[in-house]
Amino acid sequence: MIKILVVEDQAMVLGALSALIDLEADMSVVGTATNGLEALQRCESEDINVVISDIEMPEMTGLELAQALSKNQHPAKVIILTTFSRGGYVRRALDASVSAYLLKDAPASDLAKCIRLVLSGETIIAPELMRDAWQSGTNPLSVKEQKILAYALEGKSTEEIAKNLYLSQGTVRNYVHNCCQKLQTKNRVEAARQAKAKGWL
Amino acid sequence: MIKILVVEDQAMVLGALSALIDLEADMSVVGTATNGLEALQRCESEDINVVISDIEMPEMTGLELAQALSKNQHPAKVIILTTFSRGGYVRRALDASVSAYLLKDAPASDLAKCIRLVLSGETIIAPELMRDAWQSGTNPLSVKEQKILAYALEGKSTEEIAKNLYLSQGTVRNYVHNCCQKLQTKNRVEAARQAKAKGWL
DNA sequence: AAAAATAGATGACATTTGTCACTAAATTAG
DNA sequence: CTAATTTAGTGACAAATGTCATCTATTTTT
Repeated sequence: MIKILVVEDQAMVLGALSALIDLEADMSVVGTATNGLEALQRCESEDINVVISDIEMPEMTGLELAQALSKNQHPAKVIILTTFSRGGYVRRALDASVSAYLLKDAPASDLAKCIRLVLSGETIIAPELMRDAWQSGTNPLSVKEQKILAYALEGKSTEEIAKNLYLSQGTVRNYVHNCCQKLQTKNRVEAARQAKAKGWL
Repeated sequence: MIKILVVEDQAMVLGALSALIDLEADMSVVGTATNGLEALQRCESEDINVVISDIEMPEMTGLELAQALSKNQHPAKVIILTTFSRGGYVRRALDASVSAYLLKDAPASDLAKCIRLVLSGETIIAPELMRDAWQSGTNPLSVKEQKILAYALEGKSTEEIAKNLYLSQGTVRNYVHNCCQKLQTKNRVEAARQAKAKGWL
């Protein structure tokens, strides 16, 4: 019997996915978690063969969870199941050596198939996602730049960003300018949206 | 047997929800759709007791679907199942006389319960959602203002917005200014985010 | 230790955005 | 048919943002 842990912050979706998996005769959802941290603890205390995890969650993201499991050399296979086909996300997932990256757009029947395939040792990342991950290249933004764009995305002013990061307003504007150059945009909002879309924030 | 139509644009979630519902002995998912338009057609051609629909979908949203069904006096009960607890959404749902507004954060067991309750004639909207819908008040933005903020949300410049809506740049700036006043914000990005968060776009 | 790269700052200037008062035309309501 | 409202525009100025060259420490590399 394949023992599965499902990690997803929306309870309804979590329950529904569990129901879907439990339809398979040889699979059993032996645990659930609503964020990466919870999941990590479950993985320590219980015997898990496959972890199916969303990415964007409170406390700890699915990518951080994958990284942690990889670092601990945990035997469980990790399947990322998410809405987002962001190059940066896929890249980080590959770095954390996940076994599959599956979109919520994919047909429901793919999930069970995917679980069986990863257990047979395969790595499953849709070709178009691979292409995205390749094309998007490595994240060109420094940590500071990422933080600044994250604030910009929320509509914070130069002044507020400067205050939050203990920088002068001039410096913040310089950083924003760098971001715009690197991302080829005309203003901070476009830059922030771009970066978010590529999974760089 | 309760005949159910599930409407949700993410195939995986659609399948999972269907699996969840089919666990109930007296319920059957007799159809699925990935947008409002498809759903509307299914409702015409088939006998449906309950429609469970997401909101944000291509072609036609779940709220537009609910409005259409209400206008046609279709007998099916409509349950909105969504991630978003936006006052504006809840308000529009109530106006379209939906039978329930359920969040994807709610426990999976709530879904079947909810289906049975709406069939017994009850209307189910969580008290905190009601409060939000009340507090947020009616949408203060005119149609033009909504359009302009939608562009602003995407990082479009005054010039681009003006071009798209066949207005002068000055007029666009005046509209943006009005939005900022109505929403009590200091700039367009904040205003756009606010409006989006309240379900006014 | 010298050279190079990095992080932060400054000042100056151009452009964009926000603010406001005031028109003008078109619609709507009384 | 007016009066009031709505919709769009203009001009002028203030404030915020974008652009760029330049400077100073601080690390890092060689």
